[in-house]
Amino acid sequence: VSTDEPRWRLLVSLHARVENELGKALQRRHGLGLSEYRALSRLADGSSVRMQELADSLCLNQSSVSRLVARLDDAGLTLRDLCESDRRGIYTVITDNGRKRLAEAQPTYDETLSAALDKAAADPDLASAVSAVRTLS
Amino acid sequence: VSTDEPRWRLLVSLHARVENELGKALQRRHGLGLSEYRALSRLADGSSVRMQELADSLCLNQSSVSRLVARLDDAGLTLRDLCESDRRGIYTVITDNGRKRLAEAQPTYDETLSAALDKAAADPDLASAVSAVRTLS
DNA sequence: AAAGATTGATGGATCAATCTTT
DNA sequence: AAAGATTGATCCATCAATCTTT
Repeated sequence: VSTDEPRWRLLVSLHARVENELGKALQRRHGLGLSEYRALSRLADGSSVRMQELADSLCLNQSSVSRLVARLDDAGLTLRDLCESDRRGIYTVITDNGRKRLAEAQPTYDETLSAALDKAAADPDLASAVSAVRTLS
Repeated sequence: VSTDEPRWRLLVSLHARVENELGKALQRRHGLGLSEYRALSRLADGSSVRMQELADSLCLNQSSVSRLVARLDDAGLTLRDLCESDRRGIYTVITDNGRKRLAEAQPTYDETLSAALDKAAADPDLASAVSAVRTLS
């Protein structure tokens, strides 16, 4: 029986390299962590988002998101908003400042991503994985 | 200009879900972290491996690998071996015990991986990413 | 009891600084 | 000085436990 292991290994390797570069570029040039950037990005296109929704979007658990949003709140990039209809829930809303930071960081993200994929594509081991990603639906 | 972002997002999501399941299964059933498993796996098929080589294989930095190997050493799964020709270098060698733990964990890894990919393939958003991985070179 | 969220304790990865050998 | 490796401090994610609301 053949396993998925060798192919998965390629993907993990590609993921690590690219995410590493993305994280460093965002941190260095904008003082934003990768999860923070992605949270802002998610918040920017759904009006208001619940903690649990954000967790699903980012593939983090409740606890991680709670702390992530606390960091964003402290930085003034988001606000917590009580949910009237179900007072267990809490909405997180992006602030103007948050949108501004996101807009500043977005070109860095996109350019770093493309450059990192280009670089990976130059590695013979990873070239096929890169083109598989780039031809996704 | 089109960006790689939407496709990369799919891949990140797939990666997070699958790695999560792999990590939990290994931890719960074998008391091994994902990086520990992969380090053993790498060590099992190159006779002896230097710290820096291991770092490259695992996409971790020197510091992380140093601590990772310290954990494996403490658990008796590897040994450190001085490098005669260049005494800056240190070889890590897998022990019999390490091979045994690896052999025990391997079926869990492979089965969990395939099951996680199957599960992801059932999600319409991720189906195409799963088949892209599975048809890699 | 179950769902949504937060908090204390812990694990693992990283950075910056350090040490040894080349 | 540069390369290989280790160590202290810090960051981020997770687990388990807790609190509130349904």
